[in-house]
Amino acid sequence: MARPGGPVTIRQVALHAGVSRQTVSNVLNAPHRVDPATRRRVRASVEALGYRPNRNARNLAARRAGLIGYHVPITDTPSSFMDRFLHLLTAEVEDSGRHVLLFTGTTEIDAYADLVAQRAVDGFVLANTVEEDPRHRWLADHDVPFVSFGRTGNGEQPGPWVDLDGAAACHRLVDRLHDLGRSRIAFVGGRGRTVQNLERLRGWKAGCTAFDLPADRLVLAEDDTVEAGGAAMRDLLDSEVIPDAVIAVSDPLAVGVHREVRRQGLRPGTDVAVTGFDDSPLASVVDGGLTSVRQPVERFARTVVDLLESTNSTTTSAGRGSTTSANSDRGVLLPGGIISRGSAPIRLTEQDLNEWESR
Amino acid sequence: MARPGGPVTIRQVALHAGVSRQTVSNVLNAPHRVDPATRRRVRASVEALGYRPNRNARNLAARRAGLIGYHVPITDTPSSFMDRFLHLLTAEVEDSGRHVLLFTGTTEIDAYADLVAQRAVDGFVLANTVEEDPRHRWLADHDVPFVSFGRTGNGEQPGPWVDLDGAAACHRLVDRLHDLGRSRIAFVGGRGRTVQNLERLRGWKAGCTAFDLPADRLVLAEDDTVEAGGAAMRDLLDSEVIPDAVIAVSDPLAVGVHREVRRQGLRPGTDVAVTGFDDSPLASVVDGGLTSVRQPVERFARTVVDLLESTNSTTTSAGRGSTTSANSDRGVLLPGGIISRGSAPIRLTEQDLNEWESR
DNA sequence: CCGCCGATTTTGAGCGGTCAAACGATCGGC
DNA sequence: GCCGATCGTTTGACCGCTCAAAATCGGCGG
Repeated sequence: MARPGGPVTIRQVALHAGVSRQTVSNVLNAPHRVDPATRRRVRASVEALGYRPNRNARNLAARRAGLIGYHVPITDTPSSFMDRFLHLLTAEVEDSGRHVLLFTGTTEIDAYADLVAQRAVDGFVLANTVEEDPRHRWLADHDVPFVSFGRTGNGEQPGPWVDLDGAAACHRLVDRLHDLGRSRIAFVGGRGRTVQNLERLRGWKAGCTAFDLPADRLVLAEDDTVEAGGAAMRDLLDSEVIPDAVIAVSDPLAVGVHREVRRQGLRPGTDVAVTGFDDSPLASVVDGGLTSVRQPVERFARTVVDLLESTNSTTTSAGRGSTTSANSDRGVLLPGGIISRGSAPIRLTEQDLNEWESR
Repeated sequence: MARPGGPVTIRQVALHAGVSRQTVSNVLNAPHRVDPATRRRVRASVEALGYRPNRNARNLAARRAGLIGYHVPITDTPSSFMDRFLHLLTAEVEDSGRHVLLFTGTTEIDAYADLVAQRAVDGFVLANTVEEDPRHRWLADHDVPFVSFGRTGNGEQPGPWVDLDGAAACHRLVDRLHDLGRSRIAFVGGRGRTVQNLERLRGWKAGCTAFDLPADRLVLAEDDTVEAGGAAMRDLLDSEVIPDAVIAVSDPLAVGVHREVRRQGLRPGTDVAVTGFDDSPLASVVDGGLTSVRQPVERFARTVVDLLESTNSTTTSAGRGSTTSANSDRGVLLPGGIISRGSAPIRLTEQDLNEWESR
């Protein structure tokens, strides 16, 4: 079954079409330089022989890798959200003619250094950013193209990034819950000092302040689990005036809150509204459904790849890497969309919907 | 910051160490051919210059790709289980000196053909196998190394594979539930005719037969969701004698069943035992926890890579591919482990534990 | 002292492409 | 009718490494 004589090379195509190897190469990479008639003839030969250029050879000569590195964390608590992002990223990268290369390694920067030294990748997509993230600086200093999915807390974050506007999302949640007549809106945040956590907290506070609501019902959960959410809710129920709404920064936490609400004989969505984040599979397991903030993941993936493409301005030997190259360190902030379900029967405004649709 | 003069090449190392380029190459790829003293000297130079061989060049010369292809499905219902497998696979592949390359594409075989033609990968890891799966045959016919995670329903499945012994797992569940005194053990299966579904169904039936229990309480769920699980349970509750145990083939289905049990005012784990599969994050959202069959994912990943390594017997131009090459199409069946929680307080036997530990 | 051998090391020839410069037509302009 | 510009195509060199064959070098038996 396998094609006899092994894979077809560019020389065979050249022979078949009666031209030189370089002409074939030109037809593939710079068609405008080739006479239309020859072009057609070569294309026919390519077709007839089923020629596909050898990636390694092409990349070696062109000093590319055709690959984008992505670090997958080996963790006990995988995030379905990040995995979805990876799926979509794979598709987007593929559309740009390259592929995603996966790697692990606990000392992530070493892994980066290694891949770069081996010329194994053209660039990286960074995920799971934390507040003090050394990766961005390192990559920028070494003139390695990259795009960050998520912001760091570093004042001047090097390199382009894409992120959810978590503050705006939380602000809006407060807004809509206020529309429903809720006035004691609590917040269950994450303990980790990630930008994400800080931003969402900020948005909640801002929202409360905007409506003259007290912003004192605040618990930071130990970790991102259903149990921790339950524990957080018990804390909140300890006070004399219990909240009539709870914004949790994740679906697991929200599910925990939800469960605790029921355990106390209260009705979620009626007595206490509960909202989560990410619209994960978990959101459909609670009775009545969980209201959650959905992130525009497809858009994230697309934007990341777009930004990566436009980072190709780095001339190899020219720039001394002194000023971290001039690739205008752009940042893109995208809005989240509220998915309203039983746990918090929010009525979305026209504007909410438009913003989400136009994302 | 970036090393001036670009990346170090093998010639520079050779020069530095006072040997020829080939000697450096040998130190790296066949150390035994090099005099220990020279070896040390070269190694020192490699270290001093921070040399890392260029992957593209190496692969081009050696006719390898250093990459293993893995197809990620773009689906609306991602499986956290498959994603976990991918994470672990990444780590294992990395240990073998290669990397995972991700790709998508709905016409999967075309994608395979393309990657192979471009010499972009050395082989593939197949996942999400279905009953009539054309991929295995195609790859075998084209002498492309691959390992399948999951069996197909094709009588003689080409190529090596790894899979969970789902039949044994279900049989054992029946066994343990019987130990608990359950005698009306229902089965909520999947409608899709995957080997997985068929095997699990078979195991349940066999278990029931072995204990002289009726194997007639059977529902096949529409799809793999919580809702479908609930619907399935309602079906089961329609009969005059309701089941006292339900084995569901997935956690989402089990959660649906669990929820329905409560809605009917019954106590899960007491009135009706409920079990799921995969020990997914969902298993911890139900009150009391969900008893579930955990798959040995790490082991799967390791085995897959091991099998892939041992497929390197294919000589390039020699074999005509006539007899699908002689790589003894091995299959590896691994046992699952029952994780006992509130929804079905199973007591595991010594043997159960041993089997799982030794996995 | 010489030829032969095995262990080491080096050289030559690619792997399959791309880049850059050289080449041969064609062509309008003077 | 000769010349430089233009277009299209070809040639030479090389990307950075590995493979195979050739070259070098002691050491050893005769």
